[in-house]
Amino acid sequence: MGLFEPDTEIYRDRDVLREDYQPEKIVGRDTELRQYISALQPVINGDQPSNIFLYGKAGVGKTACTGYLLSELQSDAEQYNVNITLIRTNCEDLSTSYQVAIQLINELRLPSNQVTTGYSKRQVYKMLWEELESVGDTIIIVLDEVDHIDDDSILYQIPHARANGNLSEAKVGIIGISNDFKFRESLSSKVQSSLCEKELQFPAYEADELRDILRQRADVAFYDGVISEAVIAKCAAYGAKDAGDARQSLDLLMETGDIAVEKRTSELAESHVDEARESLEKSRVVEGVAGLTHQGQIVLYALLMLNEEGKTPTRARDVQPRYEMVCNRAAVDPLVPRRMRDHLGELAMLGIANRIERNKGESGGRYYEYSLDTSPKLLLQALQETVDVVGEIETTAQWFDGQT
DNA sequence: AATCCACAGGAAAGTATGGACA
DNA sequence: TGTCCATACTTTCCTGTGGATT
Repeated sequence: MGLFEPDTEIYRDRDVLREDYQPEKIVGRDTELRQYISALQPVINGDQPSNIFLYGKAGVGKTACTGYLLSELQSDAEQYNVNITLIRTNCEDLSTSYQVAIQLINELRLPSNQVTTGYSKRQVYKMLWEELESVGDTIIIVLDEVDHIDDDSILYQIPHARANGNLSEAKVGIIGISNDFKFRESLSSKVQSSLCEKELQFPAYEADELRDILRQRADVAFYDGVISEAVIAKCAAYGAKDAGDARQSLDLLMETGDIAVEKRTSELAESHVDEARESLEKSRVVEGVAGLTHQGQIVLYALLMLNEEGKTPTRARDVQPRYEMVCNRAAVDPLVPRRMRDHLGELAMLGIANRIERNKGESGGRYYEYSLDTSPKLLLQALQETVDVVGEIETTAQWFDGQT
């Protein structure tokens, strides 16, 4: 036998399981689709589009439904001589209106004529209006994960551009998509009323809806007989468990498939699902740790040490000295407690750490207790894989080993 | 009911960094 | 080069909070 041999053929088309795959038919979102269609109705009439705000937890089909309906809309619009331009942007890495505006300009411009930061806000908006005007007609801007934008500015400016005389030809509608319903309340009331003209709420998927979705995709993705109902049910249960999240389920299904390929088996077993779960958990942690700042990693390491010593759950106050000690070893200036707490809070946000509120009233006050929510072994591994702290962590680790 | 603990977390200002432009 | 505009991260200062204690 040679070094190479072809993979066992289990995938007919693996890409069908990917997040960016656009299914031909949307499963389990009938009511939402109906509402969505009526919200988009003005577009086909050639009127000013309504601004639409979609919300619902991650992986409940907001993006998928949007993609599906907009491509339908675009092809239908041609029949009625309505000219539509679609711009889709994910705001995940865009934290300000300024960056969003630049992103939109670049979407409209040729690759040879892109803009970067450095211009004043005013200039950037001016460029944006010019680009939008030159496109003209109906323009629909999809802002996925709008809640990542920290200020209202662009969400106010675009809907009011006509009233403020910045646009005359272009009819612009915004579709905002958010995981976070609280985002809506955080908007100023004038933005709220314009951005949220039409609101659609996407509820979490039920377990049986998830099974239908997985089955639909699996039928295309895998050859017949490769995947059993039990495996589908298990993946669906994983997504349904806490969030009704189809993406989680699909990721798990794909990882399961990959593991089966690796093992050169011809069908997916339930044990593969368990392995896939571990593997996904690991990459979640590794990515989370890699995304931390240097200081965040040091805070995590301090918490990790305390955990190994059996001193967790612990409060920020008690993490501080340990954290300062690690900083000392690493020759890094320690942060002030207020800031250290922010980093602890961030670890909790990422699901790496866990925190519970305590309140002991007059003799103790209100505080959080932190503990690790992830396997320490995995965290240490992830910290060591992260290049920039490896040296420091090593020396501290050696020191730490010597202490116990 | 009033008090008070001890931190949570908001706000503003500061530091370091980097691109555009003249 | 220096100025202007922006961002990420931090420090400083502060008010808010929930429940045990009085």
